[in-house]
Amino acid sequence: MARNDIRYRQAHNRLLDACATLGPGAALPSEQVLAELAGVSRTVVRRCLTRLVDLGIIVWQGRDKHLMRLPDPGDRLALDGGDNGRDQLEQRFLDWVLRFDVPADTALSVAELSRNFGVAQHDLKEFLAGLSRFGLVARRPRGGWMLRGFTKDFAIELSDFRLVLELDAIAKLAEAPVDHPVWQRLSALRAAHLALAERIETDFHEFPKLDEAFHEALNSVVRNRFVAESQKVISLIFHYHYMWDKTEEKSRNRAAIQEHLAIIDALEARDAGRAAEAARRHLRTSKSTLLSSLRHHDLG
Amino acid sequence: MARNDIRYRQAHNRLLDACATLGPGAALPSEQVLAELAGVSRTVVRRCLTRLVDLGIIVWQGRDKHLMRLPDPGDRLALDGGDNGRDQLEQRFLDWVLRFDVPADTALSVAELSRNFGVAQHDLKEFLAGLSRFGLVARRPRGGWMLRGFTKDFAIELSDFRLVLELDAIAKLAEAPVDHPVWQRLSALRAAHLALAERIETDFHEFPKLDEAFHEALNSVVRNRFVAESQKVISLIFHYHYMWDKTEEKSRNRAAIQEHLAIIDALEARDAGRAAEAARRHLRTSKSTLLSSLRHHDLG
DNA sequence: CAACGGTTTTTAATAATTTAGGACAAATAC
DNA sequence: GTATTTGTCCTAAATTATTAAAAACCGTTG
Repeated sequence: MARNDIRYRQAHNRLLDACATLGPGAALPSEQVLAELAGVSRTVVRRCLTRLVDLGIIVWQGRDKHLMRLPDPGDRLALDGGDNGRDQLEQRFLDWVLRFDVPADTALSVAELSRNFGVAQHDLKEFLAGLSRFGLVARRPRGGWMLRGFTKDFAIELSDFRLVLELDAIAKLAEAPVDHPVWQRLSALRAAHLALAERIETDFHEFPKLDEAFHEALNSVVRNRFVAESQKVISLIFHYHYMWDKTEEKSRNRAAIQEHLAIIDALEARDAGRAAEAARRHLRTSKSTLLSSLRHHDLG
Repeated sequence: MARNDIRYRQAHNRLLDACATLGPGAALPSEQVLAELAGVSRTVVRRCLTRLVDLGIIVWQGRDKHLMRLPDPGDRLALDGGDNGRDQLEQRFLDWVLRFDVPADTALSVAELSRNFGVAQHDLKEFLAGLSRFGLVARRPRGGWMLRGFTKDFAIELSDFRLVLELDAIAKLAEAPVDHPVWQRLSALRAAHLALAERIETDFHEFPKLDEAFHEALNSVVRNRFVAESQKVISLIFHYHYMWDKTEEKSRNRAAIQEHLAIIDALEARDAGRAAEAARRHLRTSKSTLLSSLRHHDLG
């Protein structure tokens, strides 16, 4: 009934490894050194040392501690499956929302979600609080959470928002100095687009990755934490939609490649107006694709 | 050691009031009716009824419950100070960050903050998680939180972000139909600006409110949850800075009024290019004011 | 006297506990 | 017989309690 002791277990095993490298009867370094070695605080080290004494691996008298025997595999503490769920939670949650078609205005049960996702309720709530800034979820008046839902309005507003940010990026890009690394990336992307266009008949499913790289490159010129944070959600959602909407995928991707190339052409010609127009056209296509995939989903 | 029973206490007192309106010996309505009356669930009503029986106010046998005596003031349950801190927390926290000049990269102690602000640790963490989306705070690698701080970079990026959003709003506004309500608001704002310009010598401190109303009006044409959420932070921070930076306040405000009027003029002339240019100029001023106030603060 | 180890205090993460809300079935009144 | 009411039980969420970890403090020793 408290925070888990994974930290202690890992540190313990790491100390065992350290002991294994020592000769028999050798003295161990100071607690502070051991703490830094294992990347934990002295408190944890002392707990580990206590156990090492119990196991008879070392003797520990004041600041004198030396090895009695070499550790064997049975001394290790089991540490069950790593967690690091915090980072993946966002992906998995959005995956759930977008893939399983959770209807709008669904009440979310923290308890149930935390069971399904295998994360602590606590972490989940923090995550939901973060998402609420984007209006995907909201607090219910009397406690609990509610999915505002991935609705048509949401998609429209997201697309519009994307348009605003990306047009700005394009405008900034057109004025970027010639030695800016983005130009190299763009020319590499042009080659990749042309290459994919050649073998589009068979490899059209490779496009989403290219699309993401392309838009990421465009936005790389804008160094802004607010924009970056927004782009994270935008790309996540558009990316997921690419993954399901398989209708006319090949022809859509073929067209998108041409639209991308038009943008690159205009940018490399430093023609800001033409680039903006090309981007506008591309994002319009993208928006209508997103919306139609949504409609599709509603009917199914 | 559980969720607080304010809900129960309030319901209890409300039921007492309901009893007071009944004649002696009268029968009480069903649990469900009482529940709706008090705005709580039946579970709470039953708990209240149990207490009413203990107090000897009613007898309760199956579905037959009637009044024994009228309640007196001593029967009421005390309910100490309302909470509703969740809404005010944001304001108070930002106030603390911006006013007391907390340096960047300060470790935030959830325990300490929750004591100072008088909210549960839990609520505070949720709040911090929400803020982390804006990059004002961040999680530390090994648990805990850290204030990324209101730094120069933050101010610059915030201003740039604002510029992007607001230029978009202006562009949309210039194309809004003549019967859009924003035009009425703008003409009212023009009058208010002119009026304030007349008496700027004495009433210059009235400007911040006008400024907020002006920018709010501009952005009202953009119906977009992402933009709206972003604007919330933007206006909050700019608003706070207006409140402290008193250097040359009068002349700054006088100039700002003229800049606002230039924007309104251009918009009413439907000259999108001129409006954008005027807005750009105004936001540039605004940005440098924010930055200089920050520098000022650093030195003080 | 500087580094080290013992002890205490503080903090963050988690489990446990309690209240609230709701579902379902049995019971009662009309 | 039917519709409403109540008894019972279960789930979920909010909050406290508890524990692990980290850090601070202080005496001690080489």
